[in-house]
Amino acid sequence: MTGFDMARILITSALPYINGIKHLGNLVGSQLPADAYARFMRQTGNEVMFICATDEHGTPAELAAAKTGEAVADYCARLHGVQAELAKGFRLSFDHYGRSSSARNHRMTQHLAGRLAENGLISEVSEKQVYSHADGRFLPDRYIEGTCPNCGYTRARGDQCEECTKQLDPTDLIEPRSAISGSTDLEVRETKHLYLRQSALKDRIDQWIDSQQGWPILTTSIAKKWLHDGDGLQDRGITRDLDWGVPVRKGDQPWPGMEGKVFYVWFDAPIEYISATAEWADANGLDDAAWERWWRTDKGADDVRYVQFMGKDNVPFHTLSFPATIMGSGEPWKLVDYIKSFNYLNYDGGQFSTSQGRGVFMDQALDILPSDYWRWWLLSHVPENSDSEFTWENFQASVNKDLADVLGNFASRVTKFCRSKFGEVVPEGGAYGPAEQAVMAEIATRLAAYETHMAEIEIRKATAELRAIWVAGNEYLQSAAPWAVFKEDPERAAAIVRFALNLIRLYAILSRPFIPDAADAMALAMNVADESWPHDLDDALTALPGGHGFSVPENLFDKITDEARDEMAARFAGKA
RNA sequence: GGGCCUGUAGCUCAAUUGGUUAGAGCAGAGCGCUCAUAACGCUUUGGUUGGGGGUUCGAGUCCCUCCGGGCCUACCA
Repeated sequence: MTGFDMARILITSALPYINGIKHLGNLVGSQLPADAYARFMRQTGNEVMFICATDEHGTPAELAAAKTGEAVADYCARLHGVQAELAKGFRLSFDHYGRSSSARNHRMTQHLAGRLAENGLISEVSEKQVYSHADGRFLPDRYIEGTCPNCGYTRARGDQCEECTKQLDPTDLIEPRSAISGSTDLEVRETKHLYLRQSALKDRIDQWIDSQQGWPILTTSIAKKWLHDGDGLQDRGITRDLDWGVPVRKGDQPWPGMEGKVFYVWFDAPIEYISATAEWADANGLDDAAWERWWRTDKGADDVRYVQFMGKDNVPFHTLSFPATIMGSGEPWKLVDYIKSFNYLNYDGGQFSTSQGRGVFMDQALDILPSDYWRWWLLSHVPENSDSEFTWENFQASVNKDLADVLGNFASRVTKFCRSKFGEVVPEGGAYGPAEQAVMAEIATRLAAYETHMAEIEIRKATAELRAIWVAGNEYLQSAAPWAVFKEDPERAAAIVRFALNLIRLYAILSRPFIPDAADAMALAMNVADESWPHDLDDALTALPGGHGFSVPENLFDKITDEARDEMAARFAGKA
């Protein structure tokens, strides 16, 4: 994959959950690298469909809505709006940002469940669940609290005691109570649920995973673990006794015995990838064929390359459950071709914490600094191989050095020198010589590496290569020294400056996947509309001809001072 | 308890899958330049690759063991 094959690429990012604003760890774990990849693929001439959506169902959404006093549907609509705005703020270039609560997803989820049932892949299981009379609802295990029978901890949860880490069953708890209302008026009730018979598809999924080439070890090792651990891949419940969700139906027919139940959030969320693409078609006044050519291999999707991005916590659903749903439907849906998974980003020696207000959240980040600053640091430190860590010192150093000094100052020194000697017009005269050829040779090598890394989704390596391409400009300028040459040979100085101005234009194009706003600023300053990918550097670096007008841009990036850094570190340290 | 990932320069990371003398960036030191956001360039200090043992002509890379960090998970390999 060089990126020049004019492929069709379907890209999905794991769906952010609806209950609140996501922190930088969530952002860098899927949406941001997916965006850089999508932007690169578009720029290099591929047809891209980049899909994301909010994941809106489940108990946490209901509880969050109850807390604000809103109806859950209203709450989700509002938070979807908030998250969509933040996505825009970070310049996430989704073709569509959908909602798992959409009518499209209701129908698609019910349809696929119906198909699975027809193929004998759904079983009905009776199980006992705790019902709270005061809350008027069944309680998920983790929303039941009580005293741990092992260690006596009085705030143990029904799924696990956080004190002694012992796994628990809700019925093990002594004096159980609802974590929502505190009520002890609980009752164990028999309730019937649907299970997806993943075990029946185990061998097929296993072979499918085995047949994949070059997936991150994080992806395959998690998948293999779940496939082969203990008794192998287990069946999983796909329904819940809740009000908020996709009502259980068998296609467009009622499902006897399942009245009043909804599908479980992990079942309908990945299906939203498909539904959101349909939502995209609807929103653009297109027919079903427009989205089906991305998803149905019998309707044009056979040449699509489908790439998913997600944090490691999402890997089991994407390697096992969702493929089981797709395969089990017996319909020709597009299966994922490559699963890029990420480790976690920690915050200054610990984890990001919503409850403790520890770490930086997306809205706060944009209040402090422009999105490019965050994008650059996060993408150049994306946790590809192991968990990585955000520190303010590191953030400050990267932003100041890479963005302000290496790139920003390059644009500044070139444009200001030209303005003072030749005016705000690309100077004419002189010719490129060996010095320019040498830089072009170096950039050509690095550009090829950059393209390879992007095609292979090695984001960190790509950022390092891009930075080296910026550095090459400063090296060139230093050795060509137009400020000295100008005194003896203005013609030669003109050629040097013309070449350097063309480098700024080149940087605008190459930097766009990572820092789109700065790319805009550079392109605007260089007064160019054509941003076609530089397949030929000789052409790309003569694109700005002598006589072409430009303007000196404002400083592309301001530096982060030590004082500002310390202030931010204190502000986001969280409650003691 | 089990499984997986991870430990490389003060810091953040590489190392073409077992092949010369382990490389970059930042930080540090020295020099140069003066167009530029006190920016840029060049040179340079710095590593017993967590410890120990083993396989091999050859180990950062494979095996065993111990120590540390992380993730997943439950009595099952």
